[in-house]
Amino acid sequence: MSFPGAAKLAGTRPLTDLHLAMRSWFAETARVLPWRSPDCSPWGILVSEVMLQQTPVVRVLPVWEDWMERWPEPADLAKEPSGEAVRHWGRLGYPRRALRLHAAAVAIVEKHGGKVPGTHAELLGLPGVGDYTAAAVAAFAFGQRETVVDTNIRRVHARLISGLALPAPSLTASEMRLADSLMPDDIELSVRWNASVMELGALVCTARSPKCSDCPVSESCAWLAAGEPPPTYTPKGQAWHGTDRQLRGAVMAVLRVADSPVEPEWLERPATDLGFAAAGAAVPLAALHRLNFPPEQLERALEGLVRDGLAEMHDGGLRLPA
DNA sequence: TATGCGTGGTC
DNA sequence: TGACCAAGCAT
Repeated sequence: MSFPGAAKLAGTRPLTDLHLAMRSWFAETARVLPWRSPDCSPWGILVSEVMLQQTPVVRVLPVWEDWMERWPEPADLAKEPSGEAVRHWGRLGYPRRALRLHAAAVAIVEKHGGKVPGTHAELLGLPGVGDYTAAAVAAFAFGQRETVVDTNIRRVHARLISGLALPAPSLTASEMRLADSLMPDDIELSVRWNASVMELGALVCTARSPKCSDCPVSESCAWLAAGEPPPTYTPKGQAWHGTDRQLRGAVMAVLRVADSPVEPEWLERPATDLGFAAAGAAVPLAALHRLNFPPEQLERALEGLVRDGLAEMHDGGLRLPA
């Protein structure tokens, strides 16, 4: 181990100043979020974790509340057509997550008696649940000692321990070892530690402009000590304009509000008469037309949506899976 | 392992 | 203004 304080973490590993500082900070500063309530079910926590994949808390909150009221148990969602999950996903983005959450609910009913399973391995077997989400649910819903590593934790570790402005482009084995070595041995403290490092990354040690003056552990930050060296690489942004991704998004916006199947013709060009049934989709339809995508790309995008299970053909029109 | 996958806020 | 960014996953 090569980071400051590593020796103190060996052996019986008593709590370090780092742990104590983080614990106080978390107790005073952590946001009150419904999925952090002691009342929140494992299902509620699983739903929150999937919604929070690549989506900010403020946008998740209202949709999560709606889902929990609508589908308080996995079985409630499992009964629905998958398209309903997609519809009520709203504008959270990456709607395939809604599809996978629905599939996870079905799997929970069929293989786990309707209860969210409590081990990392079982969770990992659910659709849409990867290593991070399995660890997060095992820790936060079932109180287990799990090595939780998300983008926030990676960034905090990169700065605090490794002295880097940003973590590597993709998660490395060495980062997992580091995260494991930093976790308190005590189970409950490990859960709290994971939550607090994540929260620090979300509120203080942010990607763009970290609020180091508010940081409870700035005194021991390797990146600050090194004089805030800049990132050693420039992250490549995701293409958007003119991509299938943009087009799929625009089509899904139409399907979410359409109250009957939408003829592909309507998607391609403005119709003189949409008919009463699709009139509710006039606004997103107009937005789609404004993008002016080539017809062949539209066709390809629609195929993709159907292939991915986000849409289906019915009576010559496109709709959410019913 | 690199890539594709939505959306909207921020600077 | 456009590029970056947000509790990743699947292929």
